[in-house]
Amino acid sequence: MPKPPPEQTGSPSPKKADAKSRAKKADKSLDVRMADVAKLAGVTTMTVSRVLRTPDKVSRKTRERVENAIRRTGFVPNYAARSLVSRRSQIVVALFPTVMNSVFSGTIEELSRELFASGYYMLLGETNFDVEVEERLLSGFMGWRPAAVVLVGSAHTATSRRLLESSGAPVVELWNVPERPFDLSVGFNNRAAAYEMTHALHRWGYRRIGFLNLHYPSNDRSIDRQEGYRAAMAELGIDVTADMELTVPFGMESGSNAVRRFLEASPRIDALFCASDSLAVGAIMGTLRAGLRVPQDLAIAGFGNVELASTLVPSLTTVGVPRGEIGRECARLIRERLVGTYDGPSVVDCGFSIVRRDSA
Amino acid sequence: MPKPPPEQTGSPSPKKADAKSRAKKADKSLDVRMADVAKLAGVTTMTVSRVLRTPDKVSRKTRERVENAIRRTGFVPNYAARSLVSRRSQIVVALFPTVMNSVFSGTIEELSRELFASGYYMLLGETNFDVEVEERLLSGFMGWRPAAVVLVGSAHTATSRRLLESSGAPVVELWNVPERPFDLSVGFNNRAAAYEMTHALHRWGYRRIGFLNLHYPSNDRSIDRQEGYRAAMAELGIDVTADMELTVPFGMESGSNAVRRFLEASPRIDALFCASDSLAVGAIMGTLRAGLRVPQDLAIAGFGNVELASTLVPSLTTVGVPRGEIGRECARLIRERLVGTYDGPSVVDCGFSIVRRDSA
DNA sequence: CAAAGTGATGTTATCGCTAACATCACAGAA
DNA sequence: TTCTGTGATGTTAGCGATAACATCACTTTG
Repeated sequence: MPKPPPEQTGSPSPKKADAKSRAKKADKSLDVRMADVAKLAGVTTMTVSRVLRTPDKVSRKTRERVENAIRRTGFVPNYAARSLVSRRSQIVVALFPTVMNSVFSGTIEELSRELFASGYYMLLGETNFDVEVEERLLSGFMGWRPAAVVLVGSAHTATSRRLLESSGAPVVELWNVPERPFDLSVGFNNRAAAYEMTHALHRWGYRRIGFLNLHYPSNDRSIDRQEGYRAAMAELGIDVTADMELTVPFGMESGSNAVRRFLEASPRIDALFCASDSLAVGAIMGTLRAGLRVPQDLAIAGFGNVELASTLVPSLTTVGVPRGEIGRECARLIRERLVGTYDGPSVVDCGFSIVRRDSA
Repeated sequence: MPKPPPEQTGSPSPKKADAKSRAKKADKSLDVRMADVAKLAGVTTMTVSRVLRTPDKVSRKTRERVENAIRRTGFVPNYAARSLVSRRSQIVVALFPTVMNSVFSGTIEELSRELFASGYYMLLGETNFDVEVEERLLSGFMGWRPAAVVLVGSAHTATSRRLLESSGAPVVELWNVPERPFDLSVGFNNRAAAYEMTHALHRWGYRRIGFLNLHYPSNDRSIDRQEGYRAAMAELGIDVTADMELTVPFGMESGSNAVRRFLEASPRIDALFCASDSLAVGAIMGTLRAGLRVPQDLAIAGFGNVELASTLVPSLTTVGVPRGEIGRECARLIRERLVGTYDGPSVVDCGFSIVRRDSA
């Protein structure tokens, strides 16, 4: 839990930047209170509060007077006060591994849009694929007494779990479909997706299919994907030798470097299935840079279906993941759970698709 | 301003999802209050508060007792209450055009990391390059009485400006270096960057240099870039004919489509400078797909230096933008301004660089 | 026509914390 | 010794909103 920001030392000597641009500080500040609006409209704060939250409980005439007063004063209700007294904040905490990946940012975008439209605000944190960081963020963010918490994956520290439990807020785990979810879950079956893609590659004529995986200690998704790959290979009766699997860090450059190792091996693999599109794009580029052709010399498949996948030359064969839908579904679950009407299953499977393009 | 979320109807009939996974709701909830900690430690809440915020004002012995009590109870202070009474929240509002672009997400990542480390929490919103959306988000977010507001660009509606003024919070505009900033600003000179890149292309031997711009009504950055391009071309004595400039929506596919128009024209341009890396990557792919070579048949330059730029084959010549640094500087300015020690200029220019690679 | 219901508004008491001031014990100075 | 300063802790009074209940003027109903 981070320390609170330091005290604001009201330094008496005028600062350069102060003099220059903070003249505005002089005027009203955003401190119109509900009481001011109420006085202007000739009612009590309770009536103003009702106009804002349950307008149909206020008579038309009064409502209009109050709305006018709100407009004239530029009043914006203080959410801190609202959260405090109502004992539930409008904040949803969302912790993602990274925002620098359009796979996640697509979900983030939809999620934040939907939440905002429903009157919630999203506090975003980045875990860097590290459950320890997740715990640290969580213990800070819980100070807002969030209305709900959104996480990616099912791997969390014991402390995180305790915090989540004790908060009583709905918790949505994204991006996979766990057997025994912590609370709610929205995602797709990573194992099945990898299994299907492996089979598809085989169907398209590839035999020595390699697998390039992401290495992160607490990433259950990549473990699932590896399992799916291995299961399919076993079923197909193809031996997965040591030089057919590799585990590397995240990023395109990482994929580009990794593919060289596969290209040098012999007998060479004829297809490489990468656990993320970033790796796959890197792998394609690495292959081209080595003077080889994709897919003729090496076929490559990815996972995620990022925007680039369809634009790239050669375009990328990949697993399509419903990232926008995951965000929207997540927002819907939260909304419904919070108003108490949610009655569906705790795990929502949004499915996936095999998108065949030029690279395999 | 969005309506607050609807009331929580305490439905008495047990729900499916409830029974299944909300048993935990039964236990404590996160409602250890400071008073509980205080009682356990045998002090008043004031002492607990001091241990949390100004530990050196508490004797060692007491402090240890209190810290123990905090640990044992799992107490997490309620930030809503804290904000309310201290009249300044630990929330920083940040509105970005989109998170789906690694140019911005790099800044977002650094910004949120730095802010969290300093005890602030970042509320993220997406404006979609639209000042009206920005205004709507802003008027909602101001309810948190943010400690600071971060925006991209200098174009804002009158209502937004009024809101910002009246909040009294520091406002940081990112991504350009305005003549007359609203308050603070961190970025680089878009006009100069485009100017330099145009000159660089000329220096590298290209003559008929086209310009592919982003079209968004309220995007001052793209206007600056266009000006820089035109100024350089004028200086170089090269006529910019109508078929050398194009303005298109955001995205790779958009760039890929746009480049076809340039390729069909005759006489053809020999270089295309794109106002964003997304457009440039799209343009490269479009060119390759048309069976032409980059840079032999058409050289292409971008703007942003995203991760992909260096991995791509051919790698992308582009304007390097210090996105991480912008985020860090922004956090620093906010921090220093809030503790009252900031004394620097209101505009911080982080510079840019011309990154030459294979595409031009 | 009295009793009970209904809709619109007001009153009161917090929510959990912290600012500002008050208190108290004890140290060193006069 | 008495005074005063200093450091550690406590007391009091809200911050700005809302929940829960109270009130009051009108209907409606038997």
